[in-house]
Amino acid sequence: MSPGFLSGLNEQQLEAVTLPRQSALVLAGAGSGKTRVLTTRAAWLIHTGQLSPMGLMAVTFTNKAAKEMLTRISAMLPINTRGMWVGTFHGLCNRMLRAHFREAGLPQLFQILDTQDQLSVIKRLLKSLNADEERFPPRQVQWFIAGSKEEGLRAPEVDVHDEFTRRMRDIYAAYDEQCQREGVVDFAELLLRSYELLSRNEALRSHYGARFEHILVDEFQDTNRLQYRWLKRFAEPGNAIFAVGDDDQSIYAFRGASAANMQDLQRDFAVERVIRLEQNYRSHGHILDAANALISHNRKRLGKNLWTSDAKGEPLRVLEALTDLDEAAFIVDEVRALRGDGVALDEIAVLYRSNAQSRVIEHALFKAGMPYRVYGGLRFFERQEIKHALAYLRLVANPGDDGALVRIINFPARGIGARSLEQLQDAARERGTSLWGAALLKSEGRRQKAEENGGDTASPSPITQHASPGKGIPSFVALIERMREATSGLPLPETIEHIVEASGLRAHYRAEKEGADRLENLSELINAATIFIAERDVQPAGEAPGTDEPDELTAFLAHAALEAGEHQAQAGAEALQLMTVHSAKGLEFHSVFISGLEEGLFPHENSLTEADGIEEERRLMYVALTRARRRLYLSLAQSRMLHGQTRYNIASRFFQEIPDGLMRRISPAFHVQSSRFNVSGSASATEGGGVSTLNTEPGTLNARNAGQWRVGQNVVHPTFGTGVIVNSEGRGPEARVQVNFRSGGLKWLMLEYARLAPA
DNA sequence: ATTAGTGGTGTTTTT
DNA sequence: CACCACTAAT
Repeated sequence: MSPGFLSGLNEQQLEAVTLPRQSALVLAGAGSGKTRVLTTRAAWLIHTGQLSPMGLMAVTFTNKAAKEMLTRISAMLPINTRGMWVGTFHGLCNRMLRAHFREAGLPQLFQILDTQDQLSVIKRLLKSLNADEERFPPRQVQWFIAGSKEEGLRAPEVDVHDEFTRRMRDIYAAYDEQCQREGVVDFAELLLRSYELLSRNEALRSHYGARFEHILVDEFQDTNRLQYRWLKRFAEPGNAIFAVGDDDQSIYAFRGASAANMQDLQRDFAVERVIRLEQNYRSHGHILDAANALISHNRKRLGKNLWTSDAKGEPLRVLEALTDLDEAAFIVDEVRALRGDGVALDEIAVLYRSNAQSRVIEHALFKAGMPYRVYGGLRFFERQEIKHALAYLRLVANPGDDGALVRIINFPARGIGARSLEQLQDAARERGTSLWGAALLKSEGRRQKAEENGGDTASPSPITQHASPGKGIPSFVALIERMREATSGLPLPETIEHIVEASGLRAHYRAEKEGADRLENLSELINAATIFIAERDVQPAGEAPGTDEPDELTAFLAHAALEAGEHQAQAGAEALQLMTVHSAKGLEFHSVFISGLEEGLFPHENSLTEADGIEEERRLMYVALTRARRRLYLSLAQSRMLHGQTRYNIASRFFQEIPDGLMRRISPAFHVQSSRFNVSGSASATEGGGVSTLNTEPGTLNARNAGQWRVGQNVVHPTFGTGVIVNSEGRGPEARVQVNFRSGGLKWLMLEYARLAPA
């Protein structure tokens, strides 16, 4: 008797789900039921008694995916998911390091640095090393360190072929020392530390090797080398890795993901069966045809062709707007129409290549009063008021956390400036203590001196005396000590409440003109803590015996660093979904807008100089296309405000890689003329929205525009090829236009002689 | 010691 | 445009 959850699977899916215990690679195209196969596999293994929940590890990349998997497994099986290890690589490594902090050489309460925190640690370090920030840009140092760790390399193992790399390596070494001193751990360190722990400690390795008989990996194409080696540590003979991935959706090469892991897996784990899931259950035919056509332009592929038994559906809708403002207005209009047709708002997504693009769209949505939700961008736990509150918590939990101390020692302002901090840092270095240790000494010295002087408090000016509660390092030390005392034993939400109040953060933001949102976020933080505790109590971690459970506060701080994005304002309400293409991976919607399809933006200009950069951008576009079930919009703007100035872009090359027959050009229902768009030379720019600059539709639409030129227009030159007019000057026979050619760059051309034609 | 103002610079994508 | 680091003025 096969369990009910197997019904409805197709032949390949069923084969994958019911594979005997052996390692396998499943190449799962977009929308081919990948998550279903993964979760059903887990349920099947447990249901048939081949595996106890304790023996299962399932790794994903996003917390969203992990949560989804847990939900779906428990929907299929009435079992307690306690004991299963389901989570992100980072989450699972954190779990392991918490359980074995001593063996890993970490303090019990080690804190996790997010990207921002890491950058400020690096800046602090560079200053103390007297390193020139010009020659060693903090961001580059960060990149170097993260990159090295993701290769599994500690500083001494980094290859040094020149002076610069040698210095970078030394900075890396000093950075690791500093983190160790302060008891903090960055993202890559979680993985590397956990990997080293398993490599060094044979008892632990064999414990986990014996435990995890089945390891399921989602989005395997996104694993980096270190993650792959980490997985290999569990490769006890007889254990099986079940990896699901799609090389066409590999979009994280920039952070070290390596599709070569797919080949290595087959070799290292003696994979006998590579199962392909090629039937797509998500999208209508035209959408799939477009995606297939696009991705076929990539050379480096394992090869696979998605098909569907669904109808062809509608053609893709293409909209070219004059400006980014018009594009946004058009999207709002179209969304309104979709909603009128009964499509729920949260079934519609607007995707863009980079976060900065959301502002214009948000603005238009706000003006239209349409509810929306932005994923990514400034996440809840990355907001400054939240960071400040968390820093107080961190310092209370871990006095050695210099980063936290630096962040809050003078926020809200209590008269401790750069100079005092510098002295503190010198004192700390001299005595080999943390900044907190130095502050403690200093304030005690001060206290003693005050007593010796017979309590002469050097009458401070009456104004400053009542303006702020306390000044200087001693009062800061006293403040933190009071907090530590007052909050010990308190439940987490009350601890946060106390800290927000006692630190003066609340008073500070109440006094600030624009502080209302921040106050609200601080309340939301307390809320988030309440929810976090409640969820944790429902599903405790259930560790192996003899391990320590982290306390509430530490767990919450880890949660804040690892799941920065999960807590958004206005979650839950039906709202239009705004996100980058990257964060859309794994999701699907009834209707999808892909905006900003312009050369330089999507594909991003930076990708052009990277090895295989264009192929990654194309995969990204492939991911974007395959998010849509029924309707797909592709939009672009002829001009766009970027970095404070207007840029004129030509249509993305991806338009040329999708067959014309699949796309239909549409015009906005009404015409928006943005004030920012300045027509030079001619007044004809108001003509319809239909001036073609898309190369997919050869010049026919332009007959009525012949002989008239305007900035932003796409043109063709017999020798220079296609380009866009970016500037003009003079009139009559003198008139010249400046054209930005796709290949060849900027050129001034005399209109009278240049054989320029509209594109 | 702090702040306000200026000028220079950089900017993809994320756990 | 937005963020930073630095300078000049309080």
